[in-house]
Amino acid sequence: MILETRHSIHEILSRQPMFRGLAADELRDIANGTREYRAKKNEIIFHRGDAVEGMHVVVMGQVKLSLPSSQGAEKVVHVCGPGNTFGEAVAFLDKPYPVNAQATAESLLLLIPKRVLLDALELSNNLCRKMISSLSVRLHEMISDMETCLLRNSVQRVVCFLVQSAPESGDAFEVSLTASKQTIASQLNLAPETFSRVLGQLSEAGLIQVRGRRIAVLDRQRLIGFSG
Amino acid sequence: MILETRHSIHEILSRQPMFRGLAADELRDIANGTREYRAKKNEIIFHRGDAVEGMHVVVMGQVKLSLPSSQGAEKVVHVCGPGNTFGEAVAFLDKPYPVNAQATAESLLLLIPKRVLLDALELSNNLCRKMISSLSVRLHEMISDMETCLLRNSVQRVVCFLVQSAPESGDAFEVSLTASKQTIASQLNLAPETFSRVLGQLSEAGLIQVRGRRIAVLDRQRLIGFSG
DNA sequence: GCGACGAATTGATGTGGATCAAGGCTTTTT
DNA sequence: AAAAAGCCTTGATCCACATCAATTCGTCGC
Repeated sequence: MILETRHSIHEILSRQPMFRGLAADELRDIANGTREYRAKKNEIIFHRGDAVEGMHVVVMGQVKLSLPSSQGAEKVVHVCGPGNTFGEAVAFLDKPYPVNAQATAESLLLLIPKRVLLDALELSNNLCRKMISSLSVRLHEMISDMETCLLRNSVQRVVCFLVQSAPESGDAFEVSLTASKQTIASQLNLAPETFSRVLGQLSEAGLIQVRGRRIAVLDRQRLIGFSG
Repeated sequence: MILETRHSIHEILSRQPMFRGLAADELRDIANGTREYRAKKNEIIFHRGDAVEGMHVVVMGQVKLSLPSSQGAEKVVHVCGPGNTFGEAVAFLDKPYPVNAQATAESLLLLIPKRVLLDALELSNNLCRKMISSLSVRLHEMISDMETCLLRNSVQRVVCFLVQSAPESGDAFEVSLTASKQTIASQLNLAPETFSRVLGQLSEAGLIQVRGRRIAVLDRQRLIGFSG
């Protein structure tokens, strides 16, 4: 039974971007130390300030990372989907979690304890370079997020979001929102009301069509032009 | 002459946090590939969108990393002092620089080309782990910056900045600003006028004393209390 | 020490987006 | 199917901070 679980963790790990392509023996020690856990929708995984256990991998579901504010509000920093990891950066520092983590859907996750991760990195140069690359991507994303939040107005932020969520590269496309509008608004550092109003305004202008959580972008170029 | 320079580059590198403690032979290849350069005050080192050459190390002086906005304004993302590095994260991705880099003082820098850096990482697990740790620190700093900029008001941001700049851990201390007030204001995402006014307000309340670029914090606890 | 230019301050005014409030719509619960 | 609980939208109001404008201060070259 335990062997079964281990075996399956090994399987799952090997399919995650972070570990794909690693040799079986490199993975073995990690898989042995890894714990699988589940989180129900809205379940809190950890709070800002909690001691760091290790690196978390989202296998299925969705996890929201957010900064709590003094007045009970929160700013969503990142939304992690399948294949994404979180908590790794802070596992390398001797600091507690800087954000809250909460499942926004029924989720399946893996927890690779700090110690196991550090040991694995010491042995595998390959894994180290994957980690460097993953951290670099996150850093780049954060700069991009700062850019969106700090030097654009509300319309530009929403347009930016829509364009970045484009699945295809065509001039017309449809975006299905992967999170609630509140969550997206928070990521864009907008009040939910403002987000709603801006979407209304873009509809009004004939640039998009909102149907629940599906948004049809009719003309990418005109949309971009509208905000500049 | 060339040997002299190489030798000195090796010396300089070995004193940087990023490379301290590496074996001499691990450093040799890096030192051989590294170029030293100087930048005058206000000189632009690279623009957002330029092709990435490699990782830059500030040996002496100061470099400001900023995001340009459409209307010619800019948001300062980070200010690098001696021992800091920049451009490494983006060297691991196939993307151009996401920010502008400009010297804010006469500076001495090192440039480790992408290729040299990648080769060195492949050979040295030690260096890999230093890189991971450095990227993690940056990521953590960015979350902290987002927190400051996005979920605090102007007074809280300035108080936060003063407290974080504390050299000692006492209850009264003096902060010497390491950058112009405009630059600091931009880092805090405030207009220079607002920054000035907030400092005035804190002086008014008897919490700090501003004398040019030296700011005396009289009572850390009361200062923090004032903003909450 | 004088002139000049950029940095910083101070005052007056404007506005983008938050907040408060109320109602409609969806989804889950029973 | 009805009820409950969230989500989302729409409208009215407000305020924190930006912006514009005018001095003043500080520093550097000569």
